[in-house]
Amino acid sequence: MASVSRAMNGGSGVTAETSERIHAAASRLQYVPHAAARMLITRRSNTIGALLPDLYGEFFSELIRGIDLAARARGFHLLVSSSHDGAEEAAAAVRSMQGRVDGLLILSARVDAAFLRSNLPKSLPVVLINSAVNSTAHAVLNVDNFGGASAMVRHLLQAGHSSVAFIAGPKSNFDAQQRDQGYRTAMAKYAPNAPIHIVAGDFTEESGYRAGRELLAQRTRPRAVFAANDMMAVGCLTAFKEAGLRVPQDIALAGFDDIPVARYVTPPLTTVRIRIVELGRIALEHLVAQLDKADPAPASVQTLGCEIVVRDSCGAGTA
Amino acid sequence: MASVSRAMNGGSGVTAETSERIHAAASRLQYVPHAAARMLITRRSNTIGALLPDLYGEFFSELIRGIDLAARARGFHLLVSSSHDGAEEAAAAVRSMQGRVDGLLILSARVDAAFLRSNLPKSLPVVLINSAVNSTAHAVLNVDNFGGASAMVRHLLQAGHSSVAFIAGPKSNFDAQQRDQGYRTAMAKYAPNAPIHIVAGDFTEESGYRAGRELLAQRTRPRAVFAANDMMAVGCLTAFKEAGLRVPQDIALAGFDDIPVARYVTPPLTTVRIRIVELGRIALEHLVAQLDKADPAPASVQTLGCEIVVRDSCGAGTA
DNA sequence: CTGAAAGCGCTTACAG
DNA sequence: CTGAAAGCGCTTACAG
Repeated sequence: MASVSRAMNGGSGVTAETSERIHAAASRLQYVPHAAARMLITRRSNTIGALLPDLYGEFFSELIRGIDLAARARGFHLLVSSSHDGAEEAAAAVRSMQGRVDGLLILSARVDAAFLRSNLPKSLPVVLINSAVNSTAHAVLNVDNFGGASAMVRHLLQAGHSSVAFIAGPKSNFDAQQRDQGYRTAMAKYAPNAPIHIVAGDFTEESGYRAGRELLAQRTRPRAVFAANDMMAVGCLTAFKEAGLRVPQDIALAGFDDIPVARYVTPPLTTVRIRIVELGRIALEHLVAQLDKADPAPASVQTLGCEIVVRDSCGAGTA
Repeated sequence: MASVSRAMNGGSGVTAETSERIHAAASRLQYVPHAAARMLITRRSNTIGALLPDLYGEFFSELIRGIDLAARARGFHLLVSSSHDGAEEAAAAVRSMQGRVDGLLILSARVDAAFLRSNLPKSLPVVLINSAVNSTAHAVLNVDNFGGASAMVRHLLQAGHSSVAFIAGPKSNFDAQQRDQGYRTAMAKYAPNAPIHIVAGDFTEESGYRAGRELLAQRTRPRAVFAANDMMAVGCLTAFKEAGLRVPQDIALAGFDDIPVARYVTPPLTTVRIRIVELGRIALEHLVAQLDKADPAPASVQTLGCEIVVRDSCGAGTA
């Protein structure tokens, strides 16, 4: 009967007494309205989908935690979908989420403007995280990779390290590209006479190790090394230690992300902190804001700032 | 029309040609069957719910990754719900998942037999992970905490460390209790004359640090320390280093879990490895197996084995 | 305030 | 093989 529905959904249009009786009966019978039927009629699932490239590693773990906390606070369920090897797999995931979610949070290198156009119904609100997509149709939330990287280079230079080498991330990765730009720009600005010195990497610890060995094999060794993420810095550190170098006395080292492990290596790693939990929270709140208003969301681009965390690995050790 | 439904769902009872036409039209129109309507009529959501205490830390991150990979492989969506401060919050989460999921994976200290009885409809398949619940009504998947802990104690003793102290986990935690039992039992068996030496901890790094300091302040210092998880071992290691002790020369140290950070500390940590991804995968597959058969699942208890990983921190360094 | 009725978009016997 | 019809369990105008 209709009154049951009214009572269960806040009770406007029902006597307080009726509402009470209904709630009493409901809890006695452990009655819970059938979610699917409600979704069908209201066209709302109260569920947010999160599309991630992988769940592996501390970055994603923290991100999803931030999303989850914010979703719970706002009464939304969280449907996760990760581990997409390729674009078709991501497309299938997006398709299969249709009708199950009210909006989508997407963090994926596979997802570009064309992907969105052909796989997303115009009506589904989306927030892209760390995306190069510059569409006017979608909200984008980025990390200030450029600013964080240049600030770190500047810090290293001002700490007295006259030359700074950079271990780059994957060429196709948007974050990696921006960090690379930050390095180049800051070098040009603050150490115009020092060489741009870049070795390749792919964000894995293993590639950081190889990069470290490569740096040591070259004729001129830099005074400081800035890895485009912490995992590569950790790998590089291993290479330096194996070679008998002391960090930071012989060579300084810095990373990017401030994942938990950065604090545990010896020496603890100077790095650029991303407030990952907050990144997730803000992304979710942007998305929820879109759901509440009917008009098509004004495509906004927000950038979350980073901060430098100074630890022992760069020789200016405070923390 | 009915043929559309038949074609979209595998095509039995439709001409190949009809089916083809329908699929062509569907993909041209980007048609996707409405999930809610299908859920309503089929009583299947093809979604698994995962109830976790938190998403924080490497253990949960790996666990959820294992669940996700297995769910994807079997065509299930994954709805996560975590960060429950108390039993009521967990109860609300379970209730709100009703009708949205076909089954539930639960890892939570708050969830005991009474909780399950009053919050779960008998018809909802459940697999409990690392749970003390010994109900005959639910499948349980545990880690061999007892076996892993006793094996580690035995290893330390046989490596020549005549006395082994234990840093315990939270008293109310099931895993912690079993690891404690493993320590006591192995000590009684392999070193009947050595004292049982236990200091309190709560699985946090901070508590491990405090436990380390406490151990050093006592009159007799053990030859080896076994922490009930890796994070406490990491904290304890910090305390030892601060006190100028060399690990493993002055004192050996071991942990439990083999979270990634265990490899990154100096010296790398000897520990008991749980294959966390596999734990998640197996749990999901148990659950899916229950969904497929109509009869109420035979309550099974499966235990996943652990293995010892020897690294430098215990002085028998191989890896 | 309350209940009868329609309808959300599917799937599945049922009849043709 | 194919389509018309009923029904899954809700919510929401609509009438009383």
